[in-house]
Amino acid sequence: MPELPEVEGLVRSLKPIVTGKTIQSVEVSETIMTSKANGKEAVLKGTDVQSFCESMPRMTIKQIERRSKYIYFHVIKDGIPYLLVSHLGMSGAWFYVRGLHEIIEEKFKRHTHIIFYFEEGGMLVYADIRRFGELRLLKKEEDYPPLLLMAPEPFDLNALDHYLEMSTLPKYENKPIKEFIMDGHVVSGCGNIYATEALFRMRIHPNRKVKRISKERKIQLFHEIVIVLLDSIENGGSSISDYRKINGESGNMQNRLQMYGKKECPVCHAKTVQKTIGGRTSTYCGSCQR
DNA sequence: ACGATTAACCGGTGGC
DNA sequence: TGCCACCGGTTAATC
Repeated sequence: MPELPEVEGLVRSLKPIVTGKTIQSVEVSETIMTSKANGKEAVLKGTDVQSFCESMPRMTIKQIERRSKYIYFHVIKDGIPYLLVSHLGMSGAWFYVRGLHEIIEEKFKRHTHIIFYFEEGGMLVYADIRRFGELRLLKKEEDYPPLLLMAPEPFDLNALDHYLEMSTLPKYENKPIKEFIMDGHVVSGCGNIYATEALFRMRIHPNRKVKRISKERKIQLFHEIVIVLLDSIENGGSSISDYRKINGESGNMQNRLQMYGKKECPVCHAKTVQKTIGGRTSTYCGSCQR
């Protein structure tokens, strides 16, 4: 599953390749067309296939940025700016290739859903096995309000204060800390993998209630989240199940994880505990984490 | 009015 | 081999 570091890596590698390129045409898979025809919001959100395909040609990509786990493609057509927003969901991936045969892994190739053909040659391909991802064309960010409610970027100066403020709200103070830090309105881009790692590094039990953690420890935990995210960015992200880089390669962070997906605690060697917290599978050490 | 729960979007994976 | 429950990031709708 792509989380913040994986999306960051993707944006960094896409940037030099597709910035300045102009979309010539769009191709949408039969699967998506059928779903959309049946009234579903599969991948292409807030639009029908036809108007999307008519809108995209002549769009020039001016800039690409990551915002939380979203990719923002800033595009322009006829002097008018638009924002193409992409979220990879559980299993989305972007590939830049000259032809589909360059996508090696069958399970991605089989689930190719959107292809942007560039005037300059080459194509930007969106593949998504489970189709939980989304693509949304906006005039501006404000046109899709949930984007405005996202927590600040974790590396922004105000991110810590925002998180501390949220932690004292009635809505959050009785929640398990893991659910709290994985909430995109609290911390941007911290999914299951990195929440699990940060909590383990802090030796905090994922089920501990937010209000039962001192301000000092909450601050330390936030720093630990930032550290593990940065460490992962440096190491090319975690390739667990369906994440791939745009050249199809895997990242390396999965080899540096201490708790996520582990059977045994690396510190005390006790068997790890697997339990659902806040609706998500959680792994932790029942004796080291309190 | 707010918070909590549920449904929606899906197919790979693993257990039996 | 075959079936089927399970899993999950995020929002929208409903309770």
